[in-house]
Amino acid sequence: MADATIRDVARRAQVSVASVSRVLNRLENVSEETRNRVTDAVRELGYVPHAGARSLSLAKTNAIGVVLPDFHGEFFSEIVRGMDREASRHGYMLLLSNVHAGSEQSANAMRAMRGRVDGLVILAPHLTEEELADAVPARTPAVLINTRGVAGGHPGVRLDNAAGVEAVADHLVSLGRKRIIHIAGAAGNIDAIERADAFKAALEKRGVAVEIVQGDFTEESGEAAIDALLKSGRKFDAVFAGNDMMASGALQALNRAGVRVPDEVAVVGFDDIPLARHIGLTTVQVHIAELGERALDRLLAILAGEEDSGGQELHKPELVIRSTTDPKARSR
Amino acid sequence: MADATIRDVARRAQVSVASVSRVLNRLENVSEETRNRVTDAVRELGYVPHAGARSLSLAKTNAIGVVLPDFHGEFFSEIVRGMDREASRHGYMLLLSNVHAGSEQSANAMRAMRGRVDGLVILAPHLTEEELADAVPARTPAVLINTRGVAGGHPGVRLDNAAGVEAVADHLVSLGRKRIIHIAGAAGNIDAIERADAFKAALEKRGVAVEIVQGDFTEESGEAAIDALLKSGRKFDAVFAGNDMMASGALQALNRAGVRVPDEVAVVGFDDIPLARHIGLTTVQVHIAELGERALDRLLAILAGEEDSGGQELHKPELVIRSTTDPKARSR
DNA sequence: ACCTGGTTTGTAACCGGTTACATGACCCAG
DNA sequence: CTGGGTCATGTAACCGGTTACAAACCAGGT
Repeated sequence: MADATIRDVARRAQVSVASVSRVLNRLENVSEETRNRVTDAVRELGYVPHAGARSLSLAKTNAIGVVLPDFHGEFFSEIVRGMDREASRHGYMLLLSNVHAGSEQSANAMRAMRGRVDGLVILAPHLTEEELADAVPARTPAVLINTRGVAGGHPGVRLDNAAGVEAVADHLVSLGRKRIIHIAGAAGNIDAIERADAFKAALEKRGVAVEIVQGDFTEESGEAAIDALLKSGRKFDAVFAGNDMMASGALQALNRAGVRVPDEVAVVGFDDIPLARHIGLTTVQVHIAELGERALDRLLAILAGEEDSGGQELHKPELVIRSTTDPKARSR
Repeated sequence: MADATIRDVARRAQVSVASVSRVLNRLENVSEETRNRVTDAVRELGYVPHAGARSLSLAKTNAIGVVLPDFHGEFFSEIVRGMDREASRHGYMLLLSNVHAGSEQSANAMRAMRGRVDGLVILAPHLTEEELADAVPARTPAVLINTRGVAGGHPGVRLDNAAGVEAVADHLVSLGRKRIIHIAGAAGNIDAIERADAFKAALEKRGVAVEIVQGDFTEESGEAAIDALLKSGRKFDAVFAGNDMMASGALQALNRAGVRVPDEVAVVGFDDIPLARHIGLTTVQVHIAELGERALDRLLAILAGEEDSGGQELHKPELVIRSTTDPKARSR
């Protein structure tokens, strides 16, 4: 026996489907009598409305599609938490699609959401502007997070990488560090690129040299990068990693090699994931959850029919100084 | 101008909707001619099928509903990652519903998924067996994770809390610890209860006393618990926290008070979140992602029509010894 | 020329809701 | 007693796909 439908309820309550629908949607113009018959029938049959059918006829799903790359660790959970908080506050659900590979797959994932969601939040720092522009279905409202350019004129929320990096440069230079290493994040990732470029520019402006080595945002890559540098005998007195995971890996490599932090080498990360606080890592604090929250908020406003500026909202991060650069901060 | 529908495509290609559907679904019996006309029309109109309508007519959504409480931190991201990995491997999406409050809300969340998903994975350690049984819509396939009892006869995947706790007891006793504190997790949470009860039983069996203090799984509660104990002047030589977050809080409180770990007090957690490795925390390794993966796997098998044992699958965790109990492990 | 069998194609019903519009009941004023 | 207004209710179309079934078509065989 299949699940009951609204017609089953109507039959049982001896009324029309229209009346059942009216009762279920709490419309006013229904007699007491009808209302009772319907609620009884609903209870007796254990009827639960079919959300899919409802969405189809209303052209409204109350779901938001979230497309994001295969993140590791806390960045993922934080941003999803931020979105979820905002979504459930407004009665929306999140439809998640983790995109593992290339642009082809991303485009498919977004298309697959047509008709399932009212709008999209897209986190795709690995796609180029064009790839993005034609992956996003034309008439679907979408908000982008940390993408390059302004693909398709969609509104976006972005992290001000330059400002964060600038603060790092200032801090390291004021500590008197002269030979600085930057471990860059995954190749092709827009955040990785922006951070590396901005860091290089910021240091050049201050007359300090940087060497950039390639990482991929994983802890292992940070560790490997430092191991390689140490082995090569290259001297350096500060390391700025493109994210906290790599900074953590770098720290481990330094500890293992007996290099004193921060006395001999200062270490700075980016993101301020919860782990950073625990290991006393100086880092750039990005309220990740807030980024997600803002993106969702903006999308919901658009769905509610509000006018959107269409612009890119910049979120300025803040430097948090801890013991990997400041010995006095060691206590915690 | 609204999004194109299959009928628009049919009109443009001068064929029937049936033919368009056949082309889109790669059925064999379509002439070369028709196929080309359709693909051209699809391209020209930028047509993307409406997944919602498709699901309705096929009674298949290719989505799995995930209901879980408002988790903090890495447990959440790990379990979702595990599920997502398995889901996307099989062409499914995840519809997330974070349930913040009581049983009423949970029931609503699950009902709201009817017609949007093909099955449910439910993580509800805070609900009683009855609450769960009547929150889950009758004819929706569902797999439970870490719930009490066998609500509604749904298959489940569970963590063998007793086995993990047993190992902790063994370890602490073999280290010669005699005055042991357990910081319990959130009241009413089945995992918290199982761990506390099993730990008490295991220690009694070994003739060692335990004192149980109440926490709520947050880092702050772990910190507060230890602060209170230290202030009260109570003596103890080991702390076993109901999860890693509380253990981390406990560690911080001990460090701040100048208590040496593990010499004076040994500390053990539960879960093995990534952070644990970084702070050298001895803990019970759960492989959270695998739990999610298994639950999803099982659900997909049921959806594929396979016979399910209907039983509760127990996952045995393993003790990982690090420097908060073993000085020799301090290196990492 | 006609029948047969196989293939391609189109029509229309269906999935499970919502809702515009028509209908009928009822009440009150004239 | 009739006409007009209000209100509750029902009928049927619609949302955008899929697909059973029937019709049309095209050979090949006799």
